[in-house]
Amino acid sequence: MPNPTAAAPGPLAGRRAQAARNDEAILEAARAVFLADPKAPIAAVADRAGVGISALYRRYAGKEDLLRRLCHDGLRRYVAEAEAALSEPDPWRALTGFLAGVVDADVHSLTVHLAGTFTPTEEMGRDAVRANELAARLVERARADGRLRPDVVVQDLGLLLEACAAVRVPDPERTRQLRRRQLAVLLAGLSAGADAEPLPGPPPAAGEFDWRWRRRE
Amino acid sequence: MPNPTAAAPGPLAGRRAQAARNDEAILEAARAVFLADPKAPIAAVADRAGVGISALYRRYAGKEDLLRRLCHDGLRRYVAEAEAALSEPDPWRALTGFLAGVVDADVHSLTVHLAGTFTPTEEMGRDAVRANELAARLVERARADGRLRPDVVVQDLGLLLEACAAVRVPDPERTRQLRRRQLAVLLAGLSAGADAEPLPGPPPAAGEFDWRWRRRE
DNA sequence: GTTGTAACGGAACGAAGCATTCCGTTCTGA
DNA sequence: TCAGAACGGAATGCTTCGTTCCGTTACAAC
Repeated sequence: MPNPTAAAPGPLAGRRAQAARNDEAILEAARAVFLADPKAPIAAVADRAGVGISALYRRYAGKEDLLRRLCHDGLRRYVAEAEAALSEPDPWRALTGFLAGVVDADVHSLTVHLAGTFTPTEEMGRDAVRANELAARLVERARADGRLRPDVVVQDLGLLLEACAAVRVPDPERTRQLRRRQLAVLLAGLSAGADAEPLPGPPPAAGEFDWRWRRRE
Repeated sequence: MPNPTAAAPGPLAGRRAQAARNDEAILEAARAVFLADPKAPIAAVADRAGVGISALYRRYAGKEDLLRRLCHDGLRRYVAEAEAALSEPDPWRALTGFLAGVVDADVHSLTVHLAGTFTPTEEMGRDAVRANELAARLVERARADGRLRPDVVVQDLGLLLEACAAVRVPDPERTRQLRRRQLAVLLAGLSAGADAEPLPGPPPAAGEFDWRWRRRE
């Protein structure tokens, strides 16, 4: 069988360079495929990347390994967005900008919806803790500034992101638009207003969403 | 030939009565199981109902038949909630009450998340149209009353319900509470306020969610 | 008591999907 | 020239699941 990419010209031609390019192609394909369907077969990733199955197994020990990598990448992106947001002086803009970034990057699907399909590493645990601390600081600042209603807790961000991630239409760009709309509604609901009645029921607590990370049987 | 109308048996005794009770047990189990996991095996329903597989197949031609029934029941519930809400004089209370009822009954999961797993009947199509008309009237009234921000369209209700359905924790009662909280935030965001900036992007359109009802291959 | 039979439980069957392995091929890089 | 890195994709073996099949139970009519 001819290798369709073998003859690629240019400064990056060569087997090594092609392999390096495949690294990225596979990750990108995996992101797209598993975002669309967390239970997709691994062959779908190979197809989408335009490579064979073995190109995948050369890089990852198995499906679980790939999923773990994707999830960890998403988590790191979350942390990076939070860190970037914390350098914004205006607390409200920091919070909304952070959420918009996370929603646009579809980080939530990448982390939460893939959780439970693999056993997390210790480093992921540490990153998750750090992610939570940063998010808590963003919420804290916005609340102290008086722009966020006082009965909002960090865990509400989880609900909010879940709500945005739930919006999904076939076209990715349109999905992004609709999620922005949803986010705008939610932020309007969370911003402090004179007429605001207190939110009903006990607020979401820290341990209530851990079950996602417990391995699904 | 046995005479089916012969003896009116005791209150709950007899094979017939047991069968009638199983009818309900199976439907209830199916609701619970498929709400938790739309792709659950049919055997899980039988287990949960405490009956054998054949008790299921005696009542439904197959899995698809059962799914269709569940979905249609949910749709009818939606219509019933909307009709009940339309008799409430206050437009805002009508809308919020309607949404609370739909969220509590988890109708959205029952309809949307099961869509595409079966071929719908014509009657379901008619009911869906009617459901939409009723919801549109509820939105219309609330908007005309000035309580709903003017740039909200009927289809936003779909996004809103999706957002609430996305909230899920192991305990059903706690799930209900958290969904109510989410609903409160969203309604606060949708209610007309002086400081409200217009919602971004083109509003959700009528045909944008039809893909759910197209049969998944 | 006898018996026809509706209702049932659950094993058995067969098809489909999927992760992983295996082997032959290609082509780089020294 | 050639060892081997990189690869494509068929083959394999396993699991899951919808559906069917058959033996059993117990009510009801006589």
